[in-house]
Amino acid sequence: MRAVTEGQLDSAAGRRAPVTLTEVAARAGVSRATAARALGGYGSVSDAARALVEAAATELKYRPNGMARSTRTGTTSTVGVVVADIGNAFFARCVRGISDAGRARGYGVIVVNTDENVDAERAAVRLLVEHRAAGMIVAPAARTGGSHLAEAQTVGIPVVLMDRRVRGLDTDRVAADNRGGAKLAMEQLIRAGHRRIAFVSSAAGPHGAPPGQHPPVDDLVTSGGDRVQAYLDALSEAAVKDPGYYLRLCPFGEDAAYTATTELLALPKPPTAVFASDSVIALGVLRAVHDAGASVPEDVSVVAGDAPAWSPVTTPGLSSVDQPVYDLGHTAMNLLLDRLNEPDAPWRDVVLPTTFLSRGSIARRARGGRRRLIHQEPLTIEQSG
Amino acid sequence: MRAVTEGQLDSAAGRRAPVTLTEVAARAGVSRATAARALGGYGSVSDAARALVEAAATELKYRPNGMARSTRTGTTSTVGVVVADIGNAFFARCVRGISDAGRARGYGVIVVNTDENVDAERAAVRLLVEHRAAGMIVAPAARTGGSHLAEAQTVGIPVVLMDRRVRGLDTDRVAADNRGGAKLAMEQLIRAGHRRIAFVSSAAGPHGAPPGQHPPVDDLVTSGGDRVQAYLDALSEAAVKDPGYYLRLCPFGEDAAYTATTELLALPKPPTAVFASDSVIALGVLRAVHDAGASVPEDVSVVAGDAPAWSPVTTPGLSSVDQPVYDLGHTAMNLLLDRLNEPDAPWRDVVLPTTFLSRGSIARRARGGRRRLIHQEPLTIEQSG
DNA sequence: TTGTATGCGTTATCAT
DNA sequence: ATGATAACGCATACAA
Repeated sequence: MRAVTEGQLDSAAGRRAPVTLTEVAARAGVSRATAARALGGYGSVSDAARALVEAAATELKYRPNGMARSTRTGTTSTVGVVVADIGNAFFARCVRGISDAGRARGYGVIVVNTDENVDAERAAVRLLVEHRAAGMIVAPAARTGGSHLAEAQTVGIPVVLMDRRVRGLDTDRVAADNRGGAKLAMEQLIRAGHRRIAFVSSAAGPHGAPPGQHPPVDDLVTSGGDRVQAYLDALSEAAVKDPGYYLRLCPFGEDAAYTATTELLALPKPPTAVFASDSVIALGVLRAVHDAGASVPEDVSVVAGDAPAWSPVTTPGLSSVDQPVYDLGHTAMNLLLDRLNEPDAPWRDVVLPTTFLSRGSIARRARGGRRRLIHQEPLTIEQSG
Repeated sequence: MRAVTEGQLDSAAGRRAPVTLTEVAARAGVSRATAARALGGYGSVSDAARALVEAAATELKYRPNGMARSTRTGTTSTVGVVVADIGNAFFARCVRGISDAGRARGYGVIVVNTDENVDAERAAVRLLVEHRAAGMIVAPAARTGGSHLAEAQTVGIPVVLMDRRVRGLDTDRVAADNRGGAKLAMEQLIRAGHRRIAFVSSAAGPHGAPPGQHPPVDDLVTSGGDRVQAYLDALSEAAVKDPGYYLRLCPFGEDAAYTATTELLALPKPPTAVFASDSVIALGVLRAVHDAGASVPEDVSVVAGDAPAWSPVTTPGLSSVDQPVYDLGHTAMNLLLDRLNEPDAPWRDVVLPTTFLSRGSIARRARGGRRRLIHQEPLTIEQSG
């Protein structure tokens, strides 16, 4: 049991095959069964035998083969996480919540990207099924066509939907109150006198939708669709004619949002406010506004449907709907692990409240066309449902 | 082969046990061996038999059991990724690069968080060893004490270090040219007349280091340590006396950076510029500057050692060292997979170039104490070695 | 308490 | 080309 030399770690020792339970048993002079019991902590083992086995195990640096164990038990203690883009701060933070909740209960996380592509999602689910993941948490890429998810469930791998919904699929689910949050944001804008309010979202899939057309809101990825719905409802309620006029559903990514916003600002009657569906969109919107030589909020007010970490450091601060992103993941994992314990419990649909963080990016819009800043105070908070 | 009803997916079908190869063979009326050959694409199988087997497989929705396969083959096609915080945009983007590179070559990714905690890292590595991961990519939490990593290598699981280094450990490695990037940033500041330049970093571990003391730079997590080194070197070269005076090594997280910056600004002779080691730090720095009633860059210039996605939307834009973050992960995965193919190839140490993105957050500092803005132009780029 | 023996689902070898 | 059979490492029912 010599200490590892600090100067040079013992990686020159060469590759040796992993130690197996059989070797440990042999070293300890007991049978495999006894060794297994001693290390697995089940059945009954004499203290003497246990000591021998444990000594042998540590001495040989025994590491149980999780794969072999899983073959035998039929399941693993890893859960799959299927998201559109782990590089996106939103999902990254979700995954952190998932990971933390999982670790606390002894589960690891295997992450798969779909890039908002349903085929990739199918492949991801297949991969996870083949891995015999204990369950999976999915932010589905599409509102429909969830047969692969249903299939996973039928082979005993429970699915929890996160942030989004799939039509006709019975699962546990967790999402933020996107509709309520968007409603709060719209109320702020309308109360501040805005009527020409644009909405930029990438919820429409990689190809976007032609501007000016009423899109099939019900088919949008849920989190985005809910926000769009709240947006349209709010406009209708404010008696705005042609509520879809300033709605832009563009492909995913910051650049598409940039383009859409640039076009919006070039309109004969440009919007006086822009609602960015999420923070990636917001980045594109803000860049576009800036590059168009306009400023926030004097020329155009901006709100975001998700509060990025950087919302305090823009000038002015970005007013946004704050979702409990970490909790989204945390809750998803807990829903999943609960389901593993009680496979037949009724489905649960958890909606986490959102808050509206009012910073400086909304200007009051006077009827006569003059504009005045509101919210000089650093931060106000309102909470949804 | 009925189509799944759109209205209600077939999850009410109940849980059935996963189909095994044996069942497929039986259904096809052949032996397990033949079925295995047909599905596995090896050996020789008659076209007739292959057709039968494939039909049976699709009909029964056969999904090979990856665990069983792994016990047999001794390895998996998943690689472990060990990072401090998957919720951090930097690591999230790394992981995206890793994931993409892996998928292209048929490998999945299992992510484990360490929270910058070495014990958690040890546990993570143990987990991955037990899972018989094909390899692992690690952004180590500490500069020393990498025996667990050496151990993984000796049981045949290659390790690739990403972004950081571990003393005395032979591995493949990839990192950005942090020293070169930091040097560029310092040159900008010094050329602009700054001498009282602070450096805020969380590289010192969870407890931070007392301010004003020369810390053991060599023990810092490498990426941070390299930047500190470049910082100190640049100050010395500019003949600044007591180069460590404005160096702050604080605990991890935005809040600690906020506190450290607040204290710096309250100094009798506050710094005229602050170098934020990474973008989380930068967030804290910018908030602190703002809350102190100061403005960037008139009162204090700010640069960051890593260019966040939001660097264009602060006012002014945040000048920062741009690292090829995605490529860091992409390269790490490719190094790992290459190593799997050629276990005895010489170690590779890849250093990716960094660039300096000069936006508006640096002000020229006249000798007499007057200040003038530079860089009215939107963006200039310089590249490191 | 301990050991023997068998099974998990796959891969792979060996005759046939 | 195919089938019988062993092996992977671990878990466990059953016998001792």
